[in-house]
Amino acid sequence: MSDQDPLPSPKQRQVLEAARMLFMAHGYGPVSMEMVAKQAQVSKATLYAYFPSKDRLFATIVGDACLRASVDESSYPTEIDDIGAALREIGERLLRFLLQPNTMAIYRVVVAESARFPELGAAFMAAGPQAFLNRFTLWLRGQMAAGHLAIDDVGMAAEQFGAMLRSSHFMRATLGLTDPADDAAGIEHTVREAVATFLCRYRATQEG
Amino acid sequence: MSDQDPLPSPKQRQVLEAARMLFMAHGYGPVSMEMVAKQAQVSKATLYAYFPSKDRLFATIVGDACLRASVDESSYPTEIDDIGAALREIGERLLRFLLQPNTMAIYRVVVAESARFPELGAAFMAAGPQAFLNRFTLWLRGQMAAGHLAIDDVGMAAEQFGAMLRSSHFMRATLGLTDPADDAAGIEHTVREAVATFLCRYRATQEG
DNA sequence: GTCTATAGGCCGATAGAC
DNA sequence: GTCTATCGGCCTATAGAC
Repeated sequence: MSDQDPLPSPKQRQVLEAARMLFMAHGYGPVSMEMVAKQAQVSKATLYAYFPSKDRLFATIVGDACLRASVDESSYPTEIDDIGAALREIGERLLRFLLQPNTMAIYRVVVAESARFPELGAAFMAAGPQAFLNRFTLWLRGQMAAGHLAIDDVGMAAEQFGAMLRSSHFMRATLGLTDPADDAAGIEHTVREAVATFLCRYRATQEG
Repeated sequence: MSDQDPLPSPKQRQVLEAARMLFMAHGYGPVSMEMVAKQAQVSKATLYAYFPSKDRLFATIVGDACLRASVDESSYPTEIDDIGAALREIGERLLRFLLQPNTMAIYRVVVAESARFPELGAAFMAAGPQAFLNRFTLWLRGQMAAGHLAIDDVGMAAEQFGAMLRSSHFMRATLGLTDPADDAAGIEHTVREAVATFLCRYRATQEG
């Protein structure tokens, strides 16, 4: 999506930052090159010197945002004596990440423009949901090896856990219906219940 | 969202149909009033005689589409001897409905423009996901009364079932990554596993 | 490299004839 | 009610001065 970045000049970084802010806030259509130039304190001609067209600028910005926003979950709990507590920590961290305004903004823009820019959908999926599923599947395998879990289809189990976490919180946030009452109690309740259902099926019958 | 409809004239119906097709296919920005007029075989002035602005036309079209596309699940299975089979039928019906191009188109448009037209997000949520949850929650209560299920938080159970059904199929379809392999085997597998996990937690310990 | 100025085109909305 | 014709404005993209 992004070419090599050979020391982007200050002006170029201003352009990238301005375009990122505007595209994330308003999407593709409503943002004009004039707005980007003004926000970046650069003339339109300079803007076009860096990026050959609005399409290219948009695809670059959003593609990079997808990569940059990949879930930063490098450290899942490793020393486990309570598998439920570990799952709740992972779940709450993921759900809070998903509901961040930044994440929501990227998702909205990608959904809106994935028809016009088909590569965006794949880039987002690979950097976001798929990256989480891969990492979490690996973690689940570790817990199986440690005797905490017993799963036949690990990929499906990971999907089910992620899905129950999102539940309708993610969709509500996507549609701008962010119920303030959800933020604290609702999220914790959803996570707790998701872990309960997950363990009901996948907890190893004999621990240790 | 829609006012009373006092016998819409043929021209008006042409306009509504043309606008519905175009907005669902391309979203708000890329569709011009000139395109709508041409598609409806009507002049722009006539178009503006029926709808005072592009905003109003769009909100009317999409709001009505949300209402019209509310899940038509009036008849859930009632005579149950296999609760698993009943859940699989409900699940497969819902998931197939969600993945229809029509449903996807509405969802994409609503996500894209819910920032500009805040009422659309609420209308979609009420007519779609919330309507399903309400109906399904009622059905679950019936099955509890019949002794097939034992659920503490019925609303949460309904959410979990719906979420596990969507899993990542819905997001993939939303982003235009409709894997052709999903259509048959993938959907059935997802439904079967969702029901299995759901029943693992919520099946009544003593049937009958 | 960066600017100002503008070409060239499409859009939303309206005025006025019929 | 419906049309044609057009206004005023904003857009992407570029040419040419510095």
